[in-house]
Amino acid sequence: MSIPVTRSRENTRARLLEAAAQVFAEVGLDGASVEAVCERAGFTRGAFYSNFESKDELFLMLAGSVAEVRVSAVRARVDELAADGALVAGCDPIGLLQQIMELGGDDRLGVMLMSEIRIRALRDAQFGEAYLAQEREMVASIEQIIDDIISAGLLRLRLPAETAARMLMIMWEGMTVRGAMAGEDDAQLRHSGGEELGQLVQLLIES
Amino acid sequence: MSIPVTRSRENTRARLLEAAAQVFAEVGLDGASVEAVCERAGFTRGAFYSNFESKDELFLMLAGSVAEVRVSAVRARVDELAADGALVAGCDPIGLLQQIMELGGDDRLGVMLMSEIRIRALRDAQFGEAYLAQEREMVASIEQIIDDIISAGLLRLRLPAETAARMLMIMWEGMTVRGAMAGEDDAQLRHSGGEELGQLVQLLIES
DNA sequence: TGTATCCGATACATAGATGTATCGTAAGGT
DNA sequence: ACCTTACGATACATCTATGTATCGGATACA
Repeated sequence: MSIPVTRSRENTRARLLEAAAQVFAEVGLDGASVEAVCERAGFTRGAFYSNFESKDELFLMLAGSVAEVRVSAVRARVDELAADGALVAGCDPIGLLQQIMELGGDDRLGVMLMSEIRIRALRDAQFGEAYLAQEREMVASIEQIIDDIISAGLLRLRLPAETAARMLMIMWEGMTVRGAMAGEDDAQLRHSGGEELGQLVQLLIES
Repeated sequence: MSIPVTRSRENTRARLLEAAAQVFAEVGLDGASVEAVCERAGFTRGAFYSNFESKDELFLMLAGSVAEVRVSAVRARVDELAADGALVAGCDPIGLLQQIMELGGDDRLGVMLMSEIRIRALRDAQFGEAYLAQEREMVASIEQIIDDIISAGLLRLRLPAETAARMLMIMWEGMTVRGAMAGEDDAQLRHSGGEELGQLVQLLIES
């Protein structure tokens, strides 16, 4: 997050990407001028065009980076929980889920940026394919920990783990977006829809 | 949908609104120039500024109209089903749900327009409040028909009807968006996520 | 310390969008 | 049929964004 101020190419690119994430989240890709992004990063457009071809290229890199971060964060957390011996008898599956979901970059700006990425995926078929691929990876990670829990004999599901994982993803996204709309701050947002998500988990679990 | 070509104020406004719906869906609010909307409608900007204050005003009117249409379509359908005696023993609750959901303007452009409206609701608190209010109305309608089914003694839910209705809305939205991303055409989209939605209904129903 | 190189700032040319002011014309009333 | 009014087209001035070409200065290396 905090980026040094020395003068190196990589550093400049990182600061521009960070600024772009904020500005794109706030006003959208089309609403954001290259100038605005540069100003936020403390540069002029000279720096921008020296590092990126166009606003579109910057956006693609940003989206790729965001996808990578999300996927690997979830995957790391899942691995950690699995190795950590969190899957003991009497463990709290709802709590586990929430721990995983909380990594999704679920602050206000994160939600807005993901929404911007999502709408872009809706307009551009190729980009959409990448978006869906990234989501499949996240679903696979969630599915994996669900399977781990199941094979530990701690509970049974009423649905295939993959279906359950996808439902959880969709529900989680829907709840965070609505939370952000309702003006929840970042702290509230972090547990937004926890209620509903918990109830969904209850439904998924075979009593 | 088909709008006469006579020269009257109301007609002009309607054609501009219709064109705006298409263009906004395709390229987004910020990506759409007033010129592009006018061109699509077969007018010049003169007509536009004679009828609307700004692009923003046009968008607000459009969003309002869309909300109105969606809410009343769902409400009408629910009333119709209730009066129609569809709630008989052995009725198919999943089919009922799908019939209701299919009204949401779930063609490709409809999905994209709603996404545009949604992201706008995310950026503007006041607009977001209106968006959530509209959604609450739709949820209320769905909740009502669920309650009708329940009080007819046809089934029992494992959750409060309101929670169930909200889950269905969110899941339906998520599935149609993903369907549109995956390149499903309008016909496929109409049943998009029907599988998952059906499974969710199964979960909601007390066996 | 001197020098070559890299990187970001500045300046400029161009394109596109906006909003307004004016003009021409079609419709409606008498 | 004439006149008035209303509506949309055209033309124009302005503003903003973009991309490029050039310049200045900091950094790294000898």
